[in-house]
Amino acid sequence: MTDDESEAIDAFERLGLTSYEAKVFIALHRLGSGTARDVASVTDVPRSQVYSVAESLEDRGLLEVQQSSPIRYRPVSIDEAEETLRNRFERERDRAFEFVDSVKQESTTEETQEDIWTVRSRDRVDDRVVDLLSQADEEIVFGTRLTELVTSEIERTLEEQATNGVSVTVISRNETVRDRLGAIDGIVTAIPPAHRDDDQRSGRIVIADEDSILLSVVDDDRSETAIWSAGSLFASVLIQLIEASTATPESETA
Amino acid sequence: MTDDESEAIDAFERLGLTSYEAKVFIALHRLGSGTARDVASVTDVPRSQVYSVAESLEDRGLLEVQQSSPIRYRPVSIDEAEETLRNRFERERDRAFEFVDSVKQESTTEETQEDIWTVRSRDRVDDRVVDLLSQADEEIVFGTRLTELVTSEIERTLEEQATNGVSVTVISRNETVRDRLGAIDGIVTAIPPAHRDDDQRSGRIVIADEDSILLSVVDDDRSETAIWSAGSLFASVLIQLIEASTATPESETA
DNA sequence: GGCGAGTTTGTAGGATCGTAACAACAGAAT
DNA sequence: ATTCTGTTGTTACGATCCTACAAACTCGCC
Repeated sequence: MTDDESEAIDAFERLGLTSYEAKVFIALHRLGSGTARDVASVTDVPRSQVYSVAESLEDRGLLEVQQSSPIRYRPVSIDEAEETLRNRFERERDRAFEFVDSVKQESTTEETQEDIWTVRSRDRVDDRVVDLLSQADEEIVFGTRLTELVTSEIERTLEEQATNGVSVTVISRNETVRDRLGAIDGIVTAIPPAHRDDDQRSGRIVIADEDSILLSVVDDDRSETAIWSAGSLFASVLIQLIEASTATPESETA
Repeated sequence: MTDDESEAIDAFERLGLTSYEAKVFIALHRLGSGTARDVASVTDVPRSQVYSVAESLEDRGLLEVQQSSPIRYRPVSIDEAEETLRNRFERERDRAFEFVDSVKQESTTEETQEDIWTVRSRDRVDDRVVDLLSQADEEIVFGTRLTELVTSEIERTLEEQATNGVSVTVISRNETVRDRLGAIDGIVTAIPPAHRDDDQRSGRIVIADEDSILLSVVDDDRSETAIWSAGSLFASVLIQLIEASTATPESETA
């Protein structure tokens, strides 16, 4: 069995099929159509098992049965199978979230709790960044060394907020980042002061208004972890600390 | 636990979560946020299990962790959770079907085999009906007693084919069906001859050209089962038999 | 020590995997 | 017609894996 095939089988399993079901379904697409014997001969699924597996695939709407002797099986088209699975997914998702929605705490309770949350993985940090940027009313500071951490959705959100009159500052040691975001109307760019500890593992920094912040680090293996806090005193203090340390030497009193 | 909640949990399980994961996720939405103790107190998940379950939910991107003592958990918003699950679903689906597509037999090989296939459940019969109708080049006969078996997609396909110059005849004992489809330009309607055995369990009949046919029956519990055959001699013969028996008495020679 | 938080280990039950035995049947050989 | 042989479809059963569930254990703190 090829690697590709194993991966496909794993994917089917994550979609809710058993490995036998995945194997039989794939085999029938290879064959066009076939009997239990045919299927067993090109897979490691025992022939005696093919019948019941095919039956459950029929229940899922992924294959059709020819009532003859021997019984022949025929997979539905790929398009039809994809649609069947999508319908099933959407039905389950709606059912699940409808209930969650009905019991959910309207907990947007003025995030005044002193909470710092952790987010792992790039995609989720991306989401959280966009979230925080969108919530800003007055001021945004966005910084990163790495071009790949400026997604198009982040760029779009920055542009939108700049248009809405929010003061947007982009700080980066990376010229590409500055050029790309500086080109947007209403965005001011800056270079971080040299005296700052320029840790090679720093990822992004997001400051939204005076009380929301996100900081992320990028690990050796390119994975990203972020901490964030919104509407908290803690965030305010952190922001003041950071802004003080990044202030230009001229404006410092000490 | 309410019935609604059980259903929601089942739905989450079909989406790939374990029941503990579903319960913890729902509980956190009820609470807004909370510690392992909080979660355990409103569910039947043992407190000692909450930690590992929450960890796996974090891996799935469904909640965030506050590193403090005690650890606090916070679910991501419903929208974000839905999107996360959808992305996961689409990724798995694409991965699975990409491979199937690469190995599939281009087996639309002149469907000259003498095959009769079985399809169970209304939705899948709907799909197959549209399939057959779309394949017709010259002639379509579509019949059903039941208005609910004329989906809008079927109606659209009939209209499209009529516009393309395919001869479309709709046969029904039901006036609503005749009126609805007869209103479409190019569609001829007819009433089945009274002498035909009008089985109360008949569902639909589809004839596409001279060699493709689908027949379905509706069971007592409203479930539908169809047999179909495309491009086969068998289908041709069956069609001739049916057309002979439905011919008007005047044209019969016997 | 006493308590709560968090981790780890162990066990029971269920579903899937994989093997095997069996009856029913069809065709070929006798 | 009878026997033999191979195939089909069904059923049963042990092995394996994962989840659900429980309990013991560690650690920090009062």
